[in-house]
Amino acid sequence: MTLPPPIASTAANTILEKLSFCKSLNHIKQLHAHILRTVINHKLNSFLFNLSVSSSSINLSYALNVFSSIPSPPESIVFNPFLRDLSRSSEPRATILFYQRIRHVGGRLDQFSFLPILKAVSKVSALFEGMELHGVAFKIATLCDPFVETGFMDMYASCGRINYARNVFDEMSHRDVVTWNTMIERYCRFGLVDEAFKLFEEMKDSNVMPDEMILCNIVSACGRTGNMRYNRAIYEFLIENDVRMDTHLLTALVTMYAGAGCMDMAREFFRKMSVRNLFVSTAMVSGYSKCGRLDDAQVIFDQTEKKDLVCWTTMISAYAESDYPQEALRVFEEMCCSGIKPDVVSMFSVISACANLGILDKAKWVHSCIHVNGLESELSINNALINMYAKCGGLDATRDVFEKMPRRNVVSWSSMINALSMHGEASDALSLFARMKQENVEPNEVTFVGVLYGCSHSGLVEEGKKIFASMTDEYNITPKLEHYGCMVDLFGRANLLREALEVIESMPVASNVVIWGSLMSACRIHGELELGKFAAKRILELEPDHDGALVLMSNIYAREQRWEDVRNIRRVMEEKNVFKEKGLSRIDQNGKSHEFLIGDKRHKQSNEIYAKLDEVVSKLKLAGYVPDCGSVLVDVEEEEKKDLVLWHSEKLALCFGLMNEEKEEEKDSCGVIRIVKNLRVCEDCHLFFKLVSKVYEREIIVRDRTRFHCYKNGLCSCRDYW
DNA sequence: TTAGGGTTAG
Repeated sequence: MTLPPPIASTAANTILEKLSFCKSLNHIKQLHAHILRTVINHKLNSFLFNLSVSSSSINLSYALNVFSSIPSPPESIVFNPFLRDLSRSSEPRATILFYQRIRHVGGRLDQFSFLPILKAVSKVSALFEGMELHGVAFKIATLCDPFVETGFMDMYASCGRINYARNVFDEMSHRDVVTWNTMIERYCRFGLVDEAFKLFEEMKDSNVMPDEMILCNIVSACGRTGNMRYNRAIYEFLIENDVRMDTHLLTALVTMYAGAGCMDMAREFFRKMSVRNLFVSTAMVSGYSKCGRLDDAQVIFDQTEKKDLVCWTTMISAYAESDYPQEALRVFEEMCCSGIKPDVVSMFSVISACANLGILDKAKWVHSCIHVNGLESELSINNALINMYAKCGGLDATRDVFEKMPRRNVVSWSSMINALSMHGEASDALSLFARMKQENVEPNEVTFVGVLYGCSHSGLVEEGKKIFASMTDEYNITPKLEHYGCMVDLFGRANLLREALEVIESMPVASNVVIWGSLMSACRIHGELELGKFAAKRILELEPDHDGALVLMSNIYAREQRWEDVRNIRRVMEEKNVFKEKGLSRIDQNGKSHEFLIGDKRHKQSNEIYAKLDEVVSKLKLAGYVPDCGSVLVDVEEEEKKDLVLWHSEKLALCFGLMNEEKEEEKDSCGVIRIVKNLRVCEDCHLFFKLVSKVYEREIIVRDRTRFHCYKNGLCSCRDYW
């Protein structure tokens, strides 16, 4: 047999040179074919292997084939760098596959081989493979290497086995600061902060000096506990030991103080940072917004360059949670313009802001963003959409989202039931509740709040009673305060005030101001002066400055025309600096919001609005309208009362909406006038709106503090029961 | 021919 002539080293070098210029897998394959035909050279095969693994067009199966062509048993010197590269790649699983191939061809692992494999196992939480590797490490006696031991600790913790990690830690013969830090950091990540602090103390006792990294973790953990004692203790340690503070440690300190609302301290450390990173700026934005200092948050936010999704989301949710929904949407639009793609978390804040804003057109725009960003199949997003559309008065859109959901959970059903209840569609809510049961979805506490709320807002007393009883009888759910609240509301609204009081007196949980408020409100509607006073007194015992109780007390007296008593209460309110929330109505047209207070003359079209109001009143009077001043709660002349009731904010908003009725392009997409009000609609406005819907043949949807009124052809969806 | 640990929102 004739062997091919050994290749000259110059030829091998030529091929190596060509290999280094390979741009694609095809090039590599062509050279590989050439090598197979002409060259037997270990160095070339290794290089080729390296190239096929690390090239951008990585083809694992090809690389593994090349690997098999390397004379066995391969040395760790050949495969360790590849293990490392694979573990850092976007496909860490490939490391495990490659490791299995090494074992298959009899390759000998050393301590350097274990670290990348462990890193990959950690990344994909492959506990089984990790444990198998532990056995192998044990057999080949690499376990006494502190690096490998730390790798195993990390692996077990990443796979959710913190106790296994602790076992490895306890059995280690030598622990350095990295080992301690790994264990402490993992405890923190598991939320076992007490364990972390205990270990920190043990570490100091065993004379290992903490470094910046470990302190960074400890500071971060202190911040997460929210316990000021820990914050003080760690601060004192840093000062006493004159610890040098690097960027990470300063960031953790700023985060800790910002999280605790100590913005002065946070700002002090923030100022010490010569280079500010995105993390610390985000922490400052978050801290300021938690304290309600949104202007300061916005300043830091504006100063931050190259903001990432987290930073943008922090600013968006800051506004959304502080009840500035328009600002939240503005920042979101800016984010989209800057090319940042929203994720589920950021979209959640935006949806909630839009729900609070209550503008249907904005809701549709937010929904389109969800489509564009491919988030439409996310369960939590769809659940939030149900709530958003419901609060924007888009009941059809709400139904559409619910019916098209690829998957539904109890939250989806509860949200849809609640949406129907909010819109006065109690019978649909009850049908949906029945359908939910047919589809074997177990209702929870929240579901019952929605169903009972529907019953109480539509006067379905008997149904409400049955459903309340079924909570314990059928579903083994113990009613909570909010369920009793619904029952008080159910009886109260239906003028069954004795039954409402009995619910409060017999319930096994302590009542609160909301429950008594519900009874008191019912007493006001039904003119039950004595019981109303009784409820108001209970409220004032629990909360002496409760504005609602003081206002409702004065309302009751006003209804009875006891103006002296009304004045007494008003005096108390003035002394205590308690004010009734002012009625505020908003209407949106062409993307612009127009807000009105009672008797508001600030709008630039104010004259036209009041002229329109006069015209509307004249037309309605022909249809039999007489202003009902029963809701005017001050001692003034009858004529003045008429003005006050006619100048209610929602009437001004309505007239503004009607002024544009001829301008087709300014109408809502369905010709609907939509108004959002912060308080409950009064009796006079309710009648006024019903008549306008008939006389002007317009559909009007009003969102008040608790529900929707859809006025059409002289009727309201609440059937005058609200 | 090689090596283990850190900070941000919800």
